[in-house]
Amino acid sequence: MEVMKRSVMDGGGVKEEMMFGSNIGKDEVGKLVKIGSEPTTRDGDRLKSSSPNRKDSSNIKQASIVNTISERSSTDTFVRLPSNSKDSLTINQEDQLESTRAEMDEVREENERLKTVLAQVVKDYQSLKMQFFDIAQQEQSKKSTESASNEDLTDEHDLQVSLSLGTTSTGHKREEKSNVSNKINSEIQSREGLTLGLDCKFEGSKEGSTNMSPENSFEEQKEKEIGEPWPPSRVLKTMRSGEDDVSPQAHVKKTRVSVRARCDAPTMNDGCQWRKYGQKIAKGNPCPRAYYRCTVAPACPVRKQVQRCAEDMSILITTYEGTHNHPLPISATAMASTTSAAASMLMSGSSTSSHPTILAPYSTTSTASTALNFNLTDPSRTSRPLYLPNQSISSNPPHPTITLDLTSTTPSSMPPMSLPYNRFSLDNSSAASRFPSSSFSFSPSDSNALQSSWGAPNNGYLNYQSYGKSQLGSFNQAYLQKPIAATSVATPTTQHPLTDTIAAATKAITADPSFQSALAAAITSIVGGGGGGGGGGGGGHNGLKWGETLTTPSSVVSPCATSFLNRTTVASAAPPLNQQQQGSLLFMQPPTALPFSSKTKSDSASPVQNREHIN
DNA sequence: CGATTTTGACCAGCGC
DNA sequence: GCGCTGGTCAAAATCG
Repeated sequence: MEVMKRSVMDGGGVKEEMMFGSNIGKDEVGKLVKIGSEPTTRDGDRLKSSSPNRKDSSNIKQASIVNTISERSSTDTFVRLPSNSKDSLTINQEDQLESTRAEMDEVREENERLKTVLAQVVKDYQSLKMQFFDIAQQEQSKKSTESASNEDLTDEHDLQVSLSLGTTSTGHKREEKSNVSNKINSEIQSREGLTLGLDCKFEGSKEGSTNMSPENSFEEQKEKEIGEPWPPSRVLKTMRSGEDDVSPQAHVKKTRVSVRARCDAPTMNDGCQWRKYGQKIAKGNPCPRAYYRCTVAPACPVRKQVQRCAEDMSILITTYEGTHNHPLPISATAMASTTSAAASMLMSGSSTSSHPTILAPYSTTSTASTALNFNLTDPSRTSRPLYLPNQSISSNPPHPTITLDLTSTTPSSMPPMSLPYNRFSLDNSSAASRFPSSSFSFSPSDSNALQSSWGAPNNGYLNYQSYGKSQLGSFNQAYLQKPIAATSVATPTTQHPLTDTIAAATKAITADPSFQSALAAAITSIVGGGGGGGGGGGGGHNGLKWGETLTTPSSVVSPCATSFLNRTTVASAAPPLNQQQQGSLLFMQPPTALPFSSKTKSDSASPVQNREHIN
């Protein structure tokens, strides 16, 4: 108050008013100013002391009023009260007091309203949280009862995992498939809809969030926006059809999603049916790159490339491109949804930022957080990339590529069956790249966080979409379908290394029985689909029926493949997988040998006739 | 016979 | 313009 008085004395009111930022109207000021001059200061003092604990805006407002009054009283001299009229002064003071009190009441009421709104928000949040936990608990109990009656099935889960990692035994595959699949299907069908996807938040990208409608997948959206289908060259002319029929002038390439996984199998089985249409030796990688085309539907534009990582040949890099235009089997929705979500994440980010960086916001309510919330943010605020993907594939990529890394950082130090270090990370190593490659890194280091997050249906990072037989019209809706309030508790304001969040999510996945069932179904589909056998390396087919999962011929062993067989053997002898391991093996494929029999221009001098090796 | 893989050839994009 | 590289085609081979 001393300062205020001084400001009145020396005319510093203007400065103080600027500091406080008066927010009262000029009428108000004028009204107050006309009340009195010097007494105003005293009144201001009284006003302030009348509510000493108020630290909200009303205080500031009062201060502003007071200062404004002070300013006016120090500069405006036309208002003079009769110095000898004490009654008049008292009346004026009372008037001023009344008006100020009225204003305070107004502010107080506003404050109360805000408090009420806040309380309602908190209440809603708590309600949603409780609902979430209830659902989670129901699932847990339901699962426990089921598991009690299906211990054999649990054993089979382990067997499946072992099989998927490379054991050659296939004795119970079909049975397992039917058991687990039935179980999963019934469970899935009992739910309204299970989606598998990433709950992505694209900071600064309203498009990304608004375009996530089921009928309008992001990739489809992007495809329309971008204007170029997968086949960039001649196929563009010959294979164009339907949604791919777009203007050729657009040169922006489609998003690619690359999945790195420690996998002994030749390809990751994602539940889809693929047909190999080419193989090439790519520069910088001795292992050939195989090109697959989705054959579930004749005109499906989806392609995938499969290649071993040059640095670590146990890592399989599968790159997906395009959007399925047909229903997918449930077992295929996992990967499809994940890749779609990842692609959408990438594309949304690149649409708003030239070099999007994907961060995992630290959730202050991690136990209640039910999804991974990715944010594409300004790279200037981001930390370093968590992981740089294999440059042989995505260095300065011609396509915007996002990499889902499900491998371990220290494979050599880990047992063959150990939990892969799942990760996403962003590769912005090439600042000049038009389409920065992104990847994410998962780390299972945090064993407690988010354990419940994956427990509830519809809230987990990986949820299975319950596709009715006729509801499978578009798999595109599989992701981001449940951005319910409970999944949005992660606060994007406080950013945190993505590894923490995803690590917690990974833990949560593996700890959740319901997810394990879904996982078992996925693995079962993988294992079961692997029974196709048939078509050898030099041609022929694998004997798959329509809708069955494609597997590569088991009779083909390449030099690359043989290097994995030892690992496979070790893996098969490993103890049953724990939950984490199961969770990490979502995309594994049955143990079929690798068809790395590339015979391209570059290596045609030393062809590898794999069939001859086997036969 | 149909479905699939293999594989050499072809084409387009890109960098120098 | 040329060469390199990635991506695809399509004939041949193969298998159930």
